[in-house]
Amino acid sequence: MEYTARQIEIINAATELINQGGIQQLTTKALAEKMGFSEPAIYRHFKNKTDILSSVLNYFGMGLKTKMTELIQSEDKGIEKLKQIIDFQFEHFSNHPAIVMVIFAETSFQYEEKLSSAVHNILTNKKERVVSIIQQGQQDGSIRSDVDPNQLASVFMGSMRFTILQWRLNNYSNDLRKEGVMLRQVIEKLLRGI
Amino acid sequence: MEYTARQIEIINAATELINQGGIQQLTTKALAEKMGFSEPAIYRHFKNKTDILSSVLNYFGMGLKTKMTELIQSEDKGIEKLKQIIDFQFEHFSNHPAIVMVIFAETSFQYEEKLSSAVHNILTNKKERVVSIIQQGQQDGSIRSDVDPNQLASVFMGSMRFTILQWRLNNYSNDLRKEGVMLRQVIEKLLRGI
DNA sequence: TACATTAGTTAGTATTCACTAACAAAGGTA
DNA sequence: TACCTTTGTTAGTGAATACTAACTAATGTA
Repeated sequence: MEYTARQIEIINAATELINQGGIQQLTTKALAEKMGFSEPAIYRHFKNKTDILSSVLNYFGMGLKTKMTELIQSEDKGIEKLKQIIDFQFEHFSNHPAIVMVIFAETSFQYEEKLSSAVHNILTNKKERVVSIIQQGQQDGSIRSDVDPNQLASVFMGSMRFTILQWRLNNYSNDLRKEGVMLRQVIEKLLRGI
Repeated sequence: MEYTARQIEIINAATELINQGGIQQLTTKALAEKMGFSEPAIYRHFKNKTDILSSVLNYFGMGLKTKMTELIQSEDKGIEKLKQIIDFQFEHFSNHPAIVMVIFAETSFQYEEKLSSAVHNILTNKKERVVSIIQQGQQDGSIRSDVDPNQLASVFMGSMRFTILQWRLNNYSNDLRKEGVMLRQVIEKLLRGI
C-alpha cells in the first residue's frame, strides 16, 4: 500500500491525463510522454494499466481518509465539522483540479471489478464518516434531528458534488472557494438544529 | 433533430451498452452484434461514432425537456412540482436503468467538444427549470425564501443525483422508488416555507 | 418493365493499444 | 574487481478499433 517516489510521480501524471480528457486519454503512450520516458519504463513501476488506475484511486482515497479522520477527532460541534469538510474539499479541488475528474469518472471504472470496488469503497467510507458526524451533531444539538442522518448525508454530499460538477463543466471558470462559502451558508441554514 | 425508427433502436442499444460497461464498451462491433447486423450497417444510419453518442444524449435530453415542460405548466405549488420531479425521475430510472450511466458519464464525454456541450446543455437546461420552479414556490409560499433559489436548486439536484449514484454503485440492488419516497420527504422538510 | 433508393452484406485497411523480449548503463555491495 | 539489481532503452507483436470500398437483394415508383 506504499508507493515509491517514482510511482507517485506516475500517479500524478495519470491523474492529470484523466483530468484533461477522461480515462480514454490515459494511454500508455500519453503517460510515457508526460513522464518523459519510454512506454516500457512504465512497466518497471506498475504491473499493468489496471494497476495504475487502482493506484490513482487508492492514493486519492488515502489522502481523503487521513483528512476525514483528523476532522472527526476534533472537539467541534457536528455542524462545524460539516462546514470544515466543505472548506477542505473545495480548497483542495481548487488547488488540484485534476483530481475532480477522477472522482467523477466513477462510472467509467465500472467495467473493471477491481476499480469499481475501489471507487465504491472511497464513496462509502466517506459517507459513513459524514453520517457519524451528523449523528454527533444531532446529539450536541447543532443539527436538526427530525431527519434521518443517512438522508441528510446524501443531501450534504450530493450538494457538494453537484457544486463541484458545475464548476468542472464550466471549465473551472468560476471561483470554487466562493461557491464553497455560499454552499456552507446554505447547508448551515438547512441542517441547523433549533 | 428527428430520428428514424431504426435510429432509435440503435440509440437504445447504444444506451444499454454504455450502461453495461461505460462508454468504452460502446464499440462498433458490440453495437452491431446487439443490433443483429454487421458493423458497416451502422454507418447507413449514423455518420460516425460521435454522431451516435451525441444522438444518445440528444434523444435523452429531448424526453427530459418534454416532461419538465409539462410539469412547469401545471397549476401545482412549487414544492409539489419538485416532488413530482423526484417521482418522475426515480420511476423513470427504475424502468430504464441503462440511462443512468449515460447521465453519469458526463465527464467521459469531455474530450469531444460536441459531446461535452450536449451534456452541459442538458444539465443547464434542467437546472434553469428547477430554479424557476423554486422561485415560483418562494412566491406561493410553499418554499422557504431565506435561501437563494440557485443554491436550493443545487441542493435539490445534487441530492437526487447522489441518491441515484448510490443505487447505481450498489448494482441497482435497493428499491429506487422507496429511496425516492424518502428523499421526497426530506426535501419537503428542508425546503418547506414557514 | 426499367430504374433508383434503401439497407444490408463481405472483405479489408490504417491506426492505436497494452504489453513483451532483449539489451544497456549506472550504482551498490561482496 | 566481479556481479547483481534497478531503471531505463529500442524494436516489435497480436489484438482491437473505427471506418471504407464494392457488391447485392428488396422495395417503391415513373
